[in-house]
Amino acid sequence: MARQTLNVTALKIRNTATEMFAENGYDGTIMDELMVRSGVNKASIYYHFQDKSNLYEQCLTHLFANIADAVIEATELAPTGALKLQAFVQTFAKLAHDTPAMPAILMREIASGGHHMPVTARQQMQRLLSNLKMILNTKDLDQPFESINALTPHFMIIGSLCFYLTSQPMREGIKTTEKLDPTLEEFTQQLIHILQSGLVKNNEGVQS
Amino acid sequence: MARQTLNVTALKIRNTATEMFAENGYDGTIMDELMVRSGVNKASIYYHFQDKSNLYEQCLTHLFANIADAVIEATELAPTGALKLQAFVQTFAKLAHDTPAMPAILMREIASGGHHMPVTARQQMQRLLSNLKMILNTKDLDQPFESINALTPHFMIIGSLCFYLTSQPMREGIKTTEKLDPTLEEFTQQLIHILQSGLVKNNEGVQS
Amino acid sequence: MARQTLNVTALKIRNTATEMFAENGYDGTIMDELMVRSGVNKASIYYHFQDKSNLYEQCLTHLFANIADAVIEATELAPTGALKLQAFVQTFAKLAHDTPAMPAILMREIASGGHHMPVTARQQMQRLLSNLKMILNTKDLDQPFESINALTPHFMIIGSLCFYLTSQPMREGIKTTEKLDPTLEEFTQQLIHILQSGLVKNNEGVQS
Amino acid sequence: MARQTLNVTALKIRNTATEMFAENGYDGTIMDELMVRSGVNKASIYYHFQDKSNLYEQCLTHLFANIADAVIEATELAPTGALKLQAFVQTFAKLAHDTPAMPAILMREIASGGHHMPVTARQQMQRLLSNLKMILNTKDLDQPFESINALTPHFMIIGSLCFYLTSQPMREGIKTTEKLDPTLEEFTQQLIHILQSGLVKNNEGVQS
DNA sequence: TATGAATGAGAATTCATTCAT
DNA sequence: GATGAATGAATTCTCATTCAT
Repeated sequence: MARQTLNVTALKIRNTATEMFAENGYDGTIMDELMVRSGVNKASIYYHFQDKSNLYEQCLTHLFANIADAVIEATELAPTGALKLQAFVQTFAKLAHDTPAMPAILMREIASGGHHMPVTARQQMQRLLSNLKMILNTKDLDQPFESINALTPHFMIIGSLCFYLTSQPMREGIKTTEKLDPTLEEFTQQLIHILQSGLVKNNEGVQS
Repeated sequence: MARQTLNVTALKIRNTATEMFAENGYDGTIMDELMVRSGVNKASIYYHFQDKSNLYEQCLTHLFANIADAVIEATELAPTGALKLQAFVQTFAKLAHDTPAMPAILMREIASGGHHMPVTARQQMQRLLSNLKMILNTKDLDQPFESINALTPHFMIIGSLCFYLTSQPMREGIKTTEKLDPTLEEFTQQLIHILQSGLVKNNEGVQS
Repeated sequence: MARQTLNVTALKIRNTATEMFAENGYDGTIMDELMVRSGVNKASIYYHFQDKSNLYEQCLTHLFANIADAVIEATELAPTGALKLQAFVQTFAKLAHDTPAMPAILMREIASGGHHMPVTARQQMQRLLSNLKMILNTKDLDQPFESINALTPHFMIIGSLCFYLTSQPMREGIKTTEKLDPTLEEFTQQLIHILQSGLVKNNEGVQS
Repeated sequence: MARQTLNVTALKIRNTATEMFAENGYDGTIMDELMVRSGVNKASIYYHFQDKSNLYEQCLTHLFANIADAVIEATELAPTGALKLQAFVQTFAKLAHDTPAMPAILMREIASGGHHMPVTARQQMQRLLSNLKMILNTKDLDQPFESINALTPHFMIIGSLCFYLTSQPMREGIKTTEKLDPTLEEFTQQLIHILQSGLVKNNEGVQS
């Protein structure tokens, strides 16, 4: 668990690289550009990170390091199942918003079969799913969730938030005068609302 | 709208290229490999598609060509709002499943800001969103949806389905003995169920 | 056995590369220089030879291709053991002289443990040794060779000729006015003479 | 002639470097690896040896330092020409065997024209040759050598021994069950025997 | 149209060497 | 003397694209 401490140069490299990998993907990220953008000599990059693929791995590992911890911690603090669900969504939303590289890289990685994802990163996503499972199994009197496979709400949360956040710059390009897109807060509220409605037992919702 | 008819060679190229773009992204797709995998001489590829970026555009254009049409058509056939919503989800799910390159490329494109998406492809997604908006505004007596920004359910549908479908190979790698992952049908059913519950007016769902 | 026919470009590359490998060794040979000296575009080199190490292998394979055949053929034409030995030395001397890259590369390769020698090249040397063994076992009435391990004369021939030929430029740098170095013919004659004297049975030579 | 005394670190560096130069040649030897294999910090290597080419020179100078002295001394102790020749071969064989880097580097250097050999190292080889010349001119009554250019026997000795010794690891890879390769002692005996037979005046050997 | 060969502009990586401490 | 970090100049190799037939 001992996180190795990187010196200033290595940190600058990793941060810039993470941004670039998010923007352009692995193959679209050019080491020369990384050198320019990070202001670090190219040989130094190799000194600290051996090669591009290792650098990528380090970036992902760090990027996904604390996600599950943060989300799980937040859900544990919430008293009821409904509030746990809410905490789950809100915490993930906040993390994804504060670290926009994360949803972008996650989407690319999932799209390519996760072949380049370090195990640690994959485990984080697994732990998130397990956590959601547990929440949905909460037998609270007031918020007994439907017996549903957790994967569905899991992807509804992760998927919709990733799409919402990463598509933001794209949507801003097409500024329509009419009803504006929801803010992240609004989006999150609506997401939570729909999920809670749909996941509550004895829900009077429509049967398809 | 006149769809140019491609000959056998061009078709082989475009199909293989689409697969490869989905697997490896634009930058990760190498023309030499395309030549090998498609069994078509490299110079021929250039003869038929000018250059890589044009080939990419052609692939995307074709990939996203009928999506909105198909979904809209299906929703129009459904009599009630709830069934329209259901048709929306099921049609998109079917299309994405039958053309697995589509969700993969969509995710990559969104993640990178959609810079390389041809306008036509973007329009398809716009039309899908508009269609969903319309559905949610349906003033049916029996299925009056909440006044909610359509973007949220839109991304819940598209996002969760894309994540579910593209992550399938990855999840199969981590075969857990316990409760299996839902099939696409199950996933779709649950997705629809949650959405309908959450989007129905006067829903007694929990307030956050 | 089918020798692939290289086109003009590939031949130019291989010939120049062989020269350069002989002069500077594997690591001392720079692909950019090869491109300049051969007048061939760098990418073409890679097109024809994949990478440096494969190019090296091709050079060696070709360089050592016919050596054993030529030597063996020459020895077979000679009627007596003594003349076979003479043919062995003279043919190898001629080959090494006409293809100066061969002794140079052979020396480097042996010095580094032959790790980079393609099997075919090694086999040629093996065949040469076997051939010499056979010659030394000749039971001619007039030239019955001593029962001696063939490796010794083998290396006396190969080793001395390689040293003589590759050191020629070096020795010419130190032009001494006194007795000139022997020509290749003289060197070969003396080599043959010493060997024959030393290898003849019932030789009245000095016991050590 | 004052040999500077190296401290432990410098010795470790030079010994490791000599090994590596023998194994991989000048260009194939990488300073980073030297640092790892010698366990000495890279900057320290430069502190002690200025740069790679100087380090190489130091290695060669030391490697070839006492060769001629040792051989000459041994030959001077031998009373007759035949025994001097024997001493020459045996001493060189012992030196080359005890310092396997020497024959390897010698072969590489000769193969590349000796461009990187420090003068002192070249002089050693010159002195060896001169010494052999002198031996062959010995006018002993009992061992009058043929008037032959000394270069031939010189290279027969140096060349065959270098080839024999450096090819040992390679030959061991091809363990044949039949007649084993001669040991160094056997090889040396046979070498001496052939040379003496071939170099004795009035030798009744075969005329070619 | 089809194809083997050619090519220039990159892009990843290496390596000897130096610097600051 | 020793050491981790930094650096510039190579060096190997790749890749989209074009050419000649």
